[in-house]
Order: sequence, then C-alpha cells, then structure tokens
Amino acid sequence: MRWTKSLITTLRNVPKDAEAASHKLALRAALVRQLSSGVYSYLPLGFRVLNKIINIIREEMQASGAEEVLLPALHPAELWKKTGRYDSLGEDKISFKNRAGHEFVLGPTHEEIITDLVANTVKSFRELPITLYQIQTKFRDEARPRFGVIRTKEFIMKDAYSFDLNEEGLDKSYNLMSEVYHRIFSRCGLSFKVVQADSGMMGGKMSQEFMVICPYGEDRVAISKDGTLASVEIARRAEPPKKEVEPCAETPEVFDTPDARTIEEIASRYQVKPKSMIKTLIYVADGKLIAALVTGDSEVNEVKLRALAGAKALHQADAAEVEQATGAPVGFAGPVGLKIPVYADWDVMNRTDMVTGANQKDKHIKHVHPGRDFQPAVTGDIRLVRKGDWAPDGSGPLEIVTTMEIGHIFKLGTRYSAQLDAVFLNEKSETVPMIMGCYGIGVNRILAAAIEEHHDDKGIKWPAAIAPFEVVIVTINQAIEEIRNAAEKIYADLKTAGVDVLYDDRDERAGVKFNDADLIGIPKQIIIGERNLKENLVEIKDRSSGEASKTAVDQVVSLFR
RNA sequence: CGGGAUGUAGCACAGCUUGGCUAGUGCGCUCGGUUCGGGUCCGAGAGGUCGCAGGUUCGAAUCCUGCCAUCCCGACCA
Repeated sequence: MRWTKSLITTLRNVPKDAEAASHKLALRAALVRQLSSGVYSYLPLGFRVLNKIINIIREEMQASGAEEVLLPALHPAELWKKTGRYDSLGEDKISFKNRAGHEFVLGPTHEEIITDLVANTVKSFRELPITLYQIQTKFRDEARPRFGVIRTKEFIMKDAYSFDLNEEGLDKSYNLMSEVYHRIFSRCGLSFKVVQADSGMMGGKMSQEFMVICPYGEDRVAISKDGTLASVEIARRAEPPKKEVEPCAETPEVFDTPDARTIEEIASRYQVKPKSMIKTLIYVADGKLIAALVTGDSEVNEVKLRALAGAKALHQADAAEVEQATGAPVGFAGPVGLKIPVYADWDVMNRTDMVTGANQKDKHIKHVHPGRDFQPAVTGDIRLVRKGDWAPDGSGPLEIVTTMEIGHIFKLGTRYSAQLDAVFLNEKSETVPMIMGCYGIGVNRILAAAIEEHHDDKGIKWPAAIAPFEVVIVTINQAIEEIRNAAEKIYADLKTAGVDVLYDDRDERAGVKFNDADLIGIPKQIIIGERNLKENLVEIKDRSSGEASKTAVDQVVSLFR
C-alpha cells in the first residue's frame, strides 16, 4: 500500500530534543500506547501485525491437528454456576439479562462453554482425543487495566482445549501443545522462558507459563545463572551457610515502645536496623494458630510457609486471633514466651541481639538471641526471595526480573468435565469423564512483547515474520521524475511478485521519510535516490542491523522473490 | 474497592495559587514561496462547548459542590 496519514498519526509527536534516555522511554511508551492501547485496532500497522501473529498461530495449531471452532461470546450464567466459578468471577464479570430474565456472562474464558459443547456432541471413545481452539475477543472487567495492551478489559486470546481418554493421552496433548507454543513464540521472534507454575485457582495439576522479560510486565520472577525461572511467589533459595553466632552478652530486656507497631516505626525511633528485628506474623494453618518469623527487612512467602507447615489452608490471623495467640494487640507479637508453634526463617537463626515484640501492648524486647531465648518448632525457607539469594541448585545468586506472561498451558484433569457431564462411553461401555487440558495465548501481548524486545532509540525493529510490511520504498525526492518512475516500477513489480510492500510516496524531505521508516520499523528499506539511480542502482537497508548495500534496479524483486 | 493526581485545539502542554482585555505556546494541519541523501527556512491561515452539571460573583478555564472519565500507587487477578 501507499503511505497514508493514519499509518502513524501522532507517533511522530515525541519530543525529539528530550534527553536521550527519557526520549527513549517516551518513544517506547508512545509506541506501545499507540500501537496497542486500542488505537492499534484501527491503525493499519497494528492491525497488520496482529493478523500476521494470528496467521502464525493458526498455521501451527492446525499443523498440530487441532481444529478451529468459534465459541459464543455470551455464556449462560447457569454453566458458570455449575462449575462454581460464577462467584469467583466477582468483579471481573460482565453480564447481561435478557428479557426473559436469563443471565448471560460475556466470556472472560471459555472452559465452561467448550466443555458443554463437547459434552453435547462427543459421546464415544472413538471420537477422542480431540483438541479444539479458537481466536477471539475475551472480556474481563479488570479492576485495573494498565500499560496499554498488557492488561486490558478486552483482548484477543487464542485458547485451546484438549479432551482425552486418560492421563497418558492428556500428557501427550499437553506436551504437544508445549512444543507448538515453543514454535509459535520462536516464529514471532520472541526470546521467551518457560516457567513451571502453580495452577492456582484453575484447579488441575500442572501448568507452564511462557514468559518474556519485559519491564512493563506484571510478574516478578527469580532467575538463576543457568536461566531457570521461578515466579517469586514460589521461588525457593538455598540454605545460607550456618553461622556459629556468639550469643550476645546481654539478656533479653523489655522496653517501652508506645504506639510503635511497625518495623519502620521501631527502626526510626529506636535506631534499630530492620535486619536486626524479628518480624513475627501470626497465621492460621488448617485452623491452628502458628507464628512465622522473618527478619524485619523481608516478607513472608505464604506458599513456602504453607508447605513447611504441611498445611492445606493458610491465612493471616485477624486481630482477635492475634490477641488470643499473643495476649497483645496486633503489632507487638514476638517469639519469646509464645505458646504456639514457631516457624523461623533461616535468616533469623543466623543473627543475635535482635529486637522483637514482647507480647505486651506498647512493649518490645531487645537483646534477643534466637535459640537461647526461644526455640522455633521448625526452621526453613519461608521468606520471599531477593536479588542475591543463592539459587536452590547452588548455581549462583538469583536475579529478580520483571516478566510478562504471553502464554499459559494447564492440565485440568476432570475439574470441568465432571461437573458439566462431559463424559464418554469407553470400550467397556462405562461412562467416564474426559480428561482436559487448556492452553492460552495473549495475542495482543505478543505484539507488545515484540516491540519491547526489538526496538532502539529510533523506533521499532519488527521481527520479519510479524512485521506489518516486508519492505518499504523510500524515495529521496519525489519531485524528480526518474526517481518517481523507478519507484513506481519497483512498487508494481514487488506487488506482482506477492511481496508485502509499503511505498512512501510523500513529497517530504528525505530526513523525514528516513526517520518515519525507522520509527515504524519495517525490516527492509529500498532507498531510491538520484545519485545511485544514475548508475541504475538502489540502496537496500536493513532496519535491524543498519547495514546497507546497493542493488541494480532490475534485481530488486529477485531479492524478495 | 482504598490512596494520589489529571481533564484546556488532532497531539503534548502553559495559564488556575492571587477571578478581569478577544484563552495562549510547540508539534501537526491548510495555502504561498523556499529547500531537497537523516526531523529545511520564511510568511499567511484554519482549528477550542476550557470533561459534564450546578453554585458563588458585576464578571469563572481560574473559587465552591456533585458527577463522569483517564492515569499512577495499592488490594484483586482463569
């Protein structure tokens, strides 16, 4: 196509005289916002990119044997009530009632509707296994949309669901989908990582998250030297070397701390380092009160605490429970003299002369030596990992990076099929629930991730496979007839050859056109100027590497075939 | 849902504290000229219900009240 104003609209309105660093940030923010915050859907550039991404996904899904369906966007609320997820939708739910009073949910995800569909159409083991997928808009009334495309109320998702005869079948479907995802994200030009994850509320047994490292992401992940990732929610650390800590000479001493409840208040008023304080949190583990100890500069990780306590359910105690456990209001809990089981982090046991709550209102206690003045029931790893903690496999210190999730695959098992009667008759005429898996890709996020990963201070450097155009023709001076004629000829020939080409035929200065071409990031630029044309040559420039070469005019098409 | 901020031309913003000529600036846009291998220069011009509603006042972009929207921080998040 030829250049149109709507190609970039206000993308160019980034202040060019800004400081280098802030300019880069402003540019990136402008690009991401413009191309992805919803504007993309009517900008030719963004729409073309989404189309290419969708085509790649579709090709790979079909190659894997999955079949495409298109599920209704409106789901009967009854279905959601059957699986118990209607209430858990909570604030995210967008729903309507029709005139007859039936309620419909605007689909935030499609497990229910597809399970219902399959339940009504598949009856025999002969029809399984089957994997169905769709690419369509999902709706979630998110509490907090942010960063343009990263979290939005409406977004395009590729979701797939597998139905198998048994666990072995599910393993096969799941592993196949994992491979397909590797291929899709690789083809889209993304450097991604795979994280084993907790399947959380979805139920089911196992899941993998596909992540890209991206400062605009929402997930914090610990990464070790060998590249292994783990969400900070579950990341573990190696036990630090045990120190033989000489107990402090003083004995524990209670002192007055009126109205000082938080670590910060104690630290600033009494000149104590947070590191030298014991943060004591009271939890309820399977109905029993326990205390968790970490140093004042760290946070308890409830997932690890729950595991260490061997509990199924864990939540922080409310004010009344804290008072029952410690005999003091919230803010003055400490391990000394505490009657409930104490779980202490390794860090706590490696220090001495600590300050902690005295289990009395407005009082703390100092000169505490863990192991002498109190004995924890269990010691272990119960705090959130930090940068510099040693990786559990001993490979080196952990880095904490921000990531964005672009895909997630789950083994669901029978969680949905059992509740929605997605059953089949097996060889023995027994009625058996299907075993399910589900697999999602955030299509818009691939676009955002690609921009994040491939850009410089001039603009985007699209990976070839998802670039909005393969090549852009830039004329140095549109007023010169020879240039115009050569450009029109090359443009026509490339189109005939089926090359996706953009022709910048604006009567603008060369600098303006170069800058715009760099900004929108089309991988190859064909630069047609008077100087080279005299020798019957044009310049071909690679956006990503910046390398340029000269080619004879009649050879150009053969380069793109 | 809690905390903070913002809303003025297509875009980015100034003006508001201390109410007062006809509401400005830059980019973009239109026209004329000039220039033409990395964001030319000059001149002329178009474009605004100052988020919405109400109030105070001789007079409101500016002060007050309510509402709406957006952004940021948090809580939440198949």
